Amino acid sequence: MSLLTIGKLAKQADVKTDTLRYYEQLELILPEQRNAAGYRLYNQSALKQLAFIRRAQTLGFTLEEIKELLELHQQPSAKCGDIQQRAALKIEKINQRIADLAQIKRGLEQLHAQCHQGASLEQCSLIKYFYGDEHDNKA
Amino acid sequence: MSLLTIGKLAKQADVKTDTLRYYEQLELILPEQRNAAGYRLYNQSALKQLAFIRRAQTLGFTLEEIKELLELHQQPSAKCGDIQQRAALKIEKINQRIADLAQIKRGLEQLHAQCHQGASLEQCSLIKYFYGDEHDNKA
DNA sequence: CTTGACCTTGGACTATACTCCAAGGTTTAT
DNA sequence: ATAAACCTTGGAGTATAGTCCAAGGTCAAG
Repeated sequence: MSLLTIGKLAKQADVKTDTLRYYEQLELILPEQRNAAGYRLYNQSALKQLAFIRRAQTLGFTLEEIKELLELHQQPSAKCGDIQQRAALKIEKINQRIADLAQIKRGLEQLHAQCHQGASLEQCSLIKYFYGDEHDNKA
Repeated sequence: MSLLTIGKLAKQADVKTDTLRYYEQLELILPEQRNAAGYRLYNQSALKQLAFIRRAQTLGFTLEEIKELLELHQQPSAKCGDIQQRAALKIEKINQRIADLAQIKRGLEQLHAQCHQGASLEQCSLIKYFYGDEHDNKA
């Protein structure tokens, strides 16, 4: 089974070696082993974890939160209840994020549609989104 | 029409005055005017903008991106085409974010459900999500 | 067996987004 | 009119997430 040195992993995952060492500091991704000289040796799964990290980051998860997500499946199965609870919490958070995104998206879509129709910016739904219901008062 | 000093706006919006001065540096939220002594005076809409900023931040938007979103509706209506285009780009980005979140959510939900059924962690869908299709090889 | 590519650690540096502090001017309430 | 509360600017400090560099050890190819 092929182990990767830090440089090879970095190249394949398109990250800097410094980033991998930084992730090790945070205990996000640990090398499978070290060779006699102290070189880090990673297994293939590190690639998948890095892909996951990148995806989660674009969603606004911090590395600390991502660490928690990764740890969810590294717990001994004895603590399945724990995992369940933490998963439920994360799901709730994600639902909230999705709902918030959907709201902003709706505002943008209405803005887009109204611009298309040549509507004035005063009628813009994004403005309503900012200024709320009491936007009746003409300023 | 009631103008707010920085302290009053900060209190009502539950942010620090320092944060408001920082946002001014970034040209995110500008005070309506200054009084003779140089005190910042904000109008009520600043409150709505701050609420928007907070919401957008929790979704992983940077202040730079939020500035762009805010500027979308501050453009002169002459540039409606621009606004349309930028709105379309933002909508696309948001759709991608939602899709990514939904994927992670599905993984977590399956993990949650399988834990509930007492399934072993090896069968966990989150692990499959990390390790991909070539997880057939028993390690 | 040496040269170049690669690895090590430790520390400094960057950007983003605040947050705090100091020194001093302003406003307001008594 | 004076003290408390508030405002100003500028600069330093914090946390997160890297990124870069220096000094030196290691590996692999010719």
